[in-house]
Amino acid sequence: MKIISASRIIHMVNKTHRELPASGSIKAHILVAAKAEFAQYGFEGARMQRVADRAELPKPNIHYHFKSKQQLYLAVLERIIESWNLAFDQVSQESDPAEALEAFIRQKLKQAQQDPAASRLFANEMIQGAPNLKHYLNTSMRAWVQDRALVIKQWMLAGTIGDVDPERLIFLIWSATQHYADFQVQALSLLNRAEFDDPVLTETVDFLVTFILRGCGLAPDSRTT
Amino acid sequence: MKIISASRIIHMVNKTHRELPASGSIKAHILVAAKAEFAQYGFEGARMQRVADRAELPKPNIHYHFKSKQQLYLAVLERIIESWNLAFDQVSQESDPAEALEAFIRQKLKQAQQDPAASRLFANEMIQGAPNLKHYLNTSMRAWVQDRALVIKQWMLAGTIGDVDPERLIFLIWSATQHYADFQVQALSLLNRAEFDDPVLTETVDFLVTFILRGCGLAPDSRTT
DNA sequence: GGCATTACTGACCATACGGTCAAATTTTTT
DNA sequence: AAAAAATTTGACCGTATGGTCAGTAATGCC
Repeated sequence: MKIISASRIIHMVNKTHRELPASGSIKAHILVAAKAEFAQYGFEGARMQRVADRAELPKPNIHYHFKSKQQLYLAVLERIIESWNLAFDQVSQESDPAEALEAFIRQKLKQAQQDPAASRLFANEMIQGAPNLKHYLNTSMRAWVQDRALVIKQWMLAGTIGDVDPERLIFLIWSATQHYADFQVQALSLLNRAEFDDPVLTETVDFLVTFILRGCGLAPDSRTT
Repeated sequence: MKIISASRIIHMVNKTHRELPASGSIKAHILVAAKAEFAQYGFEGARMQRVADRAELPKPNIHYHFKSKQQLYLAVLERIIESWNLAFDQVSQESDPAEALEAFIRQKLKQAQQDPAASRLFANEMIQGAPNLKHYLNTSMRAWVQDRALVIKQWMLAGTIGDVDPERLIFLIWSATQHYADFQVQALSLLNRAEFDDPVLTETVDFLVTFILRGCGLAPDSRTT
């Protein structure tokens, strides 16, 4: 009697016990593993073998689904950009500045908490000089920023917000929120906290919303709710 | 007739033409090259050969001065921490909050402009989970933060500053300033600027000082100079 | 000068790396 | 049920990597 493909059965059991609902989502499963690896080590520091280990798959399996390390990296990057683009697109000059800014801060912090790897991978790409995102920076992202900046300018003209450089305000919100993903060890250590859980999230949202609204000349007390 | 050590002579000429004032500073020269390499690629992504190329030295020469990649990395890291510790240590509760905060912001931004590699290397270390700085975070850095936080709390009690979480205020200043080093490509691209020169620095200082003082409940108008 | 110490370097080594391939297995199509 | 297509994988390949070493050259000291 021949024992057929024992290792494969083990793999399938493992997969089922982990997170493969359907069968066609192996690519998605690999992308999750790759995101973690690239986020921690950057493109050059990432190892295909470690991606395979994280995904609990043999290495050639990774190469079957993604031709090369570069292509895998690009696929991860694309996925992150795509998911980020889905948010904060509904703000307009009719929106209440305080509400809109608070929503933006809250959403960015939530992203930092729920998917710090995405933020770290993006940070790595920027630190390296954005070799794979230069075009994106100069087109879609620039357009996105200019759109939001325009809304902020209109708020300023309407007097519903104080005088601030709109682009730099956006940078400040990005950096202040993503800090809690990229520098998570540092923040947790210095705050004497064990993990980035909901209490920490709430305190951070409270601080940032209060501080940034004040910075925009919006005293939170004066808000009519 | 034998031509003796031509390559060495060339190297010495190169070195002289570059930046080796005395002779004993070769280690410092290597550390500069290593800082740039580690900052861009992180520890795992960095290549000893590229460090050698940046320093314009043969690879074994690097290994002569630094036993291993790890030791070279630690030397670079130590140097950065040391240089950062020299600054912003003179603030006390008697200091004027607005002046002290402005000085801190200005100094951090200047660092980001003059030595972005240091900031990026530190960012890489944090993103990886601070494998070589955990102890530092939990001792010196924590003490440093708590000292500054105490001063800020005393300002709050004295009523010379509004209500803010001191630790998170420090994080915000760190992130907002280091953003211009770590995400330099992004910031320059979205601001439509070619380089992080003095005009950009000035505008950034102006924005951040105004915004953060306002966030602390200090309207810059009300300052008596 | 002569000698010891320090500094340098071309050639080399074991291993790890990204990537390939043929064979085996599973899934889909007819 | 058979053929075809897609998926999986152990074994392997050429190259790049961190690191070594023996030998050479420069420097310091008497």
